[in-house]
Amino acid sequence: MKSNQVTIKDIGRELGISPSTVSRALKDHPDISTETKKAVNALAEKLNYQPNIVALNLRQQKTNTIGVIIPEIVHFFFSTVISGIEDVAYQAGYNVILAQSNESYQREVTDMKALFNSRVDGMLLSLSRETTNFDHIESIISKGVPIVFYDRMYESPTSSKVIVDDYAGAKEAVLHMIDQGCKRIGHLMAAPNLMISIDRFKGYEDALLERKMKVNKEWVTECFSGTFEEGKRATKKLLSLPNPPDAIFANNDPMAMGAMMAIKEKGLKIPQDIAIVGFSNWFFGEVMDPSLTSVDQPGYEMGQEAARMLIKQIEMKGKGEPIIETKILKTKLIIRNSSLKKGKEK
Amino acid sequence: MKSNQVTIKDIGRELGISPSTVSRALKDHPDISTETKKAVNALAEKLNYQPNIVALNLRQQKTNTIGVIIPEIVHFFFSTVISGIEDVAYQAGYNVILAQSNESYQREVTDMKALFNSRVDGMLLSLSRETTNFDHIESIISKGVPIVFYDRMYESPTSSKVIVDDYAGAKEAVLHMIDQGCKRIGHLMAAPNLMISIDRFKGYEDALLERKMKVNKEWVTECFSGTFEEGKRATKKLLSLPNPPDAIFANNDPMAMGAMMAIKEKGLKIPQDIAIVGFSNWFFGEVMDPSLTSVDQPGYEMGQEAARMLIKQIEMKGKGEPIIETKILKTKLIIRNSSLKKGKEK
DNA sequence: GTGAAAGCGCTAACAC
DNA sequence: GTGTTAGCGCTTTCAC
Repeated sequence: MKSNQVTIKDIGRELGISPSTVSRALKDHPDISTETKKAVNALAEKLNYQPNIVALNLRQQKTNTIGVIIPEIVHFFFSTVISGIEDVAYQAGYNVILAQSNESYQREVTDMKALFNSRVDGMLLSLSRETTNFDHIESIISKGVPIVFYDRMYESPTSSKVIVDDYAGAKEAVLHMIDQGCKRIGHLMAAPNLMISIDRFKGYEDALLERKMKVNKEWVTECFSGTFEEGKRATKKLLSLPNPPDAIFANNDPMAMGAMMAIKEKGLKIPQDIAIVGFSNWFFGEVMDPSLTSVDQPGYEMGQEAARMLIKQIEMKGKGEPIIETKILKTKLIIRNSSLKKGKEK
Repeated sequence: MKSNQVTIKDIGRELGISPSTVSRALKDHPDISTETKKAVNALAEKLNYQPNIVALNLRQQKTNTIGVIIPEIVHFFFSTVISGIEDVAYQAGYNVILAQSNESYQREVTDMKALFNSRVDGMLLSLSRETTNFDHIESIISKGVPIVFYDRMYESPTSSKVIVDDYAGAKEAVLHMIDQGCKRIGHLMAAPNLMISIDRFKGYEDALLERKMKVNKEWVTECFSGTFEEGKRATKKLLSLPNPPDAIFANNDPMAMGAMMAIKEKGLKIPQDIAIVGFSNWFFGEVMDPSLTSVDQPGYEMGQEAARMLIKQIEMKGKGEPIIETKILKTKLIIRNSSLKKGKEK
């Protein structure tokens, strides 16, 4: 990388002008004569001059780079988020440095420090599952680096956030199930200490109440790990009840999948015998089975929105008070099985 | 970011010593007295000093950053690759700048230029689908930036590459199908101008030949876009033949999915009536249906391997000839349906 | 054992 | 219209 570097100095020397003139010519400064500009641009082109952004960054105290900490790259939802971030960042002329916390608190701390040391202009952060201490975050904020949280946030009054409206999404889904004729709707709940589990459960509950149906505790299972296996096991349990549900609302897609397996193994038909709706993203639903209606999480939009907010904050810096926003994105109910109703009416 | 920056100068001033001494103390230089070191480290700790990597990068003409160009982030295979890259880079102390070409040639060119301008130490590149001209790549290589190709490569004698052994993976899969009793194996081929399609087709063909079966052209369909819909349509066509196949080897997972749908819609059973094996990655197979045996593509390993090779090249730079390697990763046949054989035996 | 000085590549205030 | 100078934060020779 050393050898073949062309710098403005080289251009200046060759043209018998000073580096600053070259610099100005390159950025079309009004002071510079047309001939000089032409000569400089021609030579720059010829030598294939590429500006050294590192030097620029140091000079301007700005890197045009945003750091993204993601709990797990290999996850459909998160990968859509990254994609949204990347697209917005690209358009705005920002680089994206990606760091994967792998759901580890320690790694999150290290990553944030590394990103700060690289002097990113701002960070997008989704907390690792382990994170319960927030000093590292406060520390970064106190250094004046804007942070925008996405999906998994920390209640900081000084940061913007983008989250999904889990409550509304769950409620909409369950209302839909009821309106399609489901009478006994069970719920596969995930870890009850996570906000998202609680919000989704509340949405489920409120949908039932709104339609004057009562919540049957027996039909609500708490699945800590939220995995395929747990969904399957829990569903089997539900199905073996004396008065089993005729529909299941699953907290996430692995569990919805597990439920499907359990149901199929029992020889029951979806959705005629049992309907399933899962909180998910389009991917699983698309792939799994057309019998799965699902609640789509807007990952791509979340990434875009978070990146937009962050860049706005970065570019507002020094120009007035920072704007703290909280954006709650709506989920979208994707109805894939038109026969759900028919199945329920018979 | 300006205001709260603590620099070695600040530490020096406060301690009444020069910046250079601080610098040395911080990196435990043998010349520096123990007391000075102690004082410096204590103050650095207290002020929460974080070295400015940007300055370091400029000074050392090295950024400890690798640039990754990925055709499409929201793609299971590629996201596993990114994850592998990230993990290796992290361990080696490198940052990862991510750029998404979105399968666009123009964007690939722009991205590579931007990465070069950011003075990444090396790049990992998987070509966009559109890319047929390679000048931009040669240009970067000529500037002395090492490039390692992953998955989709350009035949450059000066770059390392990591690819998947599509041929062997396909052959293994089809041999397995034959050995499980399939007699008439069809193939959903993807765009016949892509290397991967051809290699997989060859694997399919050679497996048949090796078992002294003949290749029936009627059973091989060329699906240009390789989508779900195309797989479905092609399978329908195959099934309506007077002598339809009793098994299908699909070039990729969306098509395998499409095939499954078509088969199910016909009221046929998988794998009893028709077996399916798809070239894929574990994800789709895991999610879709336990009846799908699939050829797993080692994306994570590919990412790891590519990052390792690149970092090795970066760190070897100037110390002897660069080592050009080509690594061909084996796929793994994931057999999920033990009843495939039984189904065929009856 | 420590300091002074130079320089990585670039820009911008200040000359003239 | 162009050159000179200083400096972003850091490391590293060369003095002493």
